[in-house]
Amino acid sequence: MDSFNIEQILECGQCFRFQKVRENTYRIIAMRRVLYVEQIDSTIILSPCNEQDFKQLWIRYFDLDLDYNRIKKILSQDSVLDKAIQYASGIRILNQETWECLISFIISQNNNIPRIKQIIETISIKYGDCIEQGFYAFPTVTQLSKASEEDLRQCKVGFRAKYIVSACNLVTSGSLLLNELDDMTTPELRLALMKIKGVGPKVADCVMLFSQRRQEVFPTDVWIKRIMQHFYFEHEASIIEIHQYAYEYFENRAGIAQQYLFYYAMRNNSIFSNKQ
DNA sequence: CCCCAGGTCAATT
DNA sequence: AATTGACATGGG
Repeated sequence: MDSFNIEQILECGQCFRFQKVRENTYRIIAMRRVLYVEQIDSTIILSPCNEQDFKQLWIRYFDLDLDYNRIKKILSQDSVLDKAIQYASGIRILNQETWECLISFIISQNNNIPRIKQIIETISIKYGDCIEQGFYAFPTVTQLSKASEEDLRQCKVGFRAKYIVSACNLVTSGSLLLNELDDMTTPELRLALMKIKGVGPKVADCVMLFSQRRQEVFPTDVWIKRIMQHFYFEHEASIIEIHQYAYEYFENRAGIAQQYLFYYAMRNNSIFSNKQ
């Protein structure tokens, strides 16, 4: 399949519960399943996977009903994106579970990726269901709500413990209805998510892009800031300026552009060594 | 030891 | 409204 590279999809920073188990094969824990994805060139094998799971879970999860070739063609009119897209043409935006995505990106703040992955594993093992020998689903709202702030600190989340408690409280109390998120406009949703303590613009945008199909948002972290400044501004630019630029030039596909740029920036970080 | 890591909060100006 | 330090933890 074109526009599908499992390494790029998983390593472009949108999800955390995956591991390379051998050459050409990744193991993903998602949707309460353990899934192995083997890819050799354009041949992709999902296992274990029956037809029902494929239709009900993985088409949506891997965003298979979206035509990335068309989007890439449009975005490639920008010369920087053209380069980034050629570099990582197999990226797709996953449609992850919102609750897991929310907690994961709360944990991600001021943290590094190996440690984020580690913490999420610990939380899953401690509070989630065992779905297969040695593998655990990410805990449900109810399950995670049983963890106290102190319990969470035991999982090494540090100062983010109170943020996770806040998320649990808002969802449990009904102030944030996860089932009704689909019906909200993007600005409404952003505000609703930011009512959670520890959720600012960046985390909210990640949750919206990676679990709510809001492809118009442009999560702007230090990497994106760096690459945008380097290629489009040549000077210190504020988050606001960067957002305005992205929304103007990448339009309703800004989030997809962000993923190409993020991957490109991470894999070519020497270009951007002049940290601001 | 000091610095930093997918940011955000809260205090201060 | 904009700026600044603190925040847990672990690795370089």
